[in-house]
Amino acid sequence: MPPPENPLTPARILEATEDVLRRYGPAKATVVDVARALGVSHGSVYRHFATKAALREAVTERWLDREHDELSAIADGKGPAEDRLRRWLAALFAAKRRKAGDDPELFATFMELARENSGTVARYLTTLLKQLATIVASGVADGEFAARDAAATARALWDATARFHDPMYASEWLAPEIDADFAEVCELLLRGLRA
Amino acid sequence: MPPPENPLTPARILEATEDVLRRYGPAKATVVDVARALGVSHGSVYRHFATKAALREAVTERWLDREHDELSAIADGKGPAEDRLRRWLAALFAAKRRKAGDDPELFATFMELARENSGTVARYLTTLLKQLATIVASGVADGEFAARDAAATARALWDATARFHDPMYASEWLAPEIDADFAEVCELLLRGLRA
DNA sequence: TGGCTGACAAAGATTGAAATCTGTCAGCTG
DNA sequence: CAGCTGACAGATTTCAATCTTTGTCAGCCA
Repeated sequence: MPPPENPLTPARILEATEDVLRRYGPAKATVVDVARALGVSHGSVYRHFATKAALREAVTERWLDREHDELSAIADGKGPAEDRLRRWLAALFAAKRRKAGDDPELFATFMELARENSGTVARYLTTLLKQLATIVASGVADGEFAARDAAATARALWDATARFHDPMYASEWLAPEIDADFAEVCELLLRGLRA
Repeated sequence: MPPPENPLTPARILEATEDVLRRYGPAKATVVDVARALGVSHGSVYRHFATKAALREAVTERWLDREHDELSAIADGKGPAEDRLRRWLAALFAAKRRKAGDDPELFATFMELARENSGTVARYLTTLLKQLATIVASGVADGEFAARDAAATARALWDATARFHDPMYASEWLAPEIDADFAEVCELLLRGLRA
């Protein structure tokens, strides 16, 4: 028997769960698989996560947290709001597209988890909307943008760019005209935003 | 035997197919059901439609054609382009929402057919984009709008309002804040469009 | 004693044999 | 002879029997 890999922690379980999800996909990954990967019985996994759903939700949360860190740097950065907004939207689109393109199976796995855990996704959405609202508000403060309500405007920007960040549309992100379409939408929105 | 209901025509078959789809849903509706509804053998149906897929595609086309007629009146109407654009987008959203709300099952059936017949849907999309481009172009001609390329701008307007017309989002159309969200996106886009 | 095991019941997924459906066509019928 | 029928082969779907998975818990062991 291999030396017991130290105490069983939630972190180690999450790591193993991600591995198992990568290997088998969301449909075939079982709690027994996770336990086997860790060299313990599946009963032990239930000591740390009450249900399989809770385990998958925790994985989803980790995944989304990693994603939003990339963007907060831009939102909180310096320079003209228009620049930051442009870069933020482009970075969001680029990150999603990269993930969808690099490993489509893993991305499909993630989409499946996201569908299951709409609550967690909603919380993540709130975080991103706050970042957008921060940029808009700073633009308004500088006199660059005209917007009554930064939060409502952030929401409008989010909705209007759905085709370029909603995973539902991932299959369209390979089309050659997608970059032109994205540029056109951005331009229209930024024109609408300027004071 | 009931009197043979006149000659068997494509139109009568389509009518019967819609009935059967309404009754049984897209998963259970069979060619034999359609034939039974018409009082003929299923072989006769194949005399008019080469395959079941072709039959369903013809139904899809009819469905979409009815939908786009409602809108072309607005696009080709008179008055300021901004007004027409606003009304066109609102009418599109209202029509979709009404259909999705009135008979969710029938709407789901339609969505299923639309998924199967992406080619037909793409042709319908082209028609709608042309209507949008017409409005934009007339606005540019009148000096109301500033847009380099009416077709590209039409596409941008379409993409930016996806959340309010893409059936994928139908479940969100019941939320109370959806009208405010729609108004906000419209406003932003129209501001961006004005000369 | 605290953490882990593994047998277990209930829920859910898989499988393959039987039933149904699609698409064809030789021939019937008015 | 034009239009329809119905038997048929192959493809697809259904359904019930079987197997797997989830979640619990009494008891083991370090």
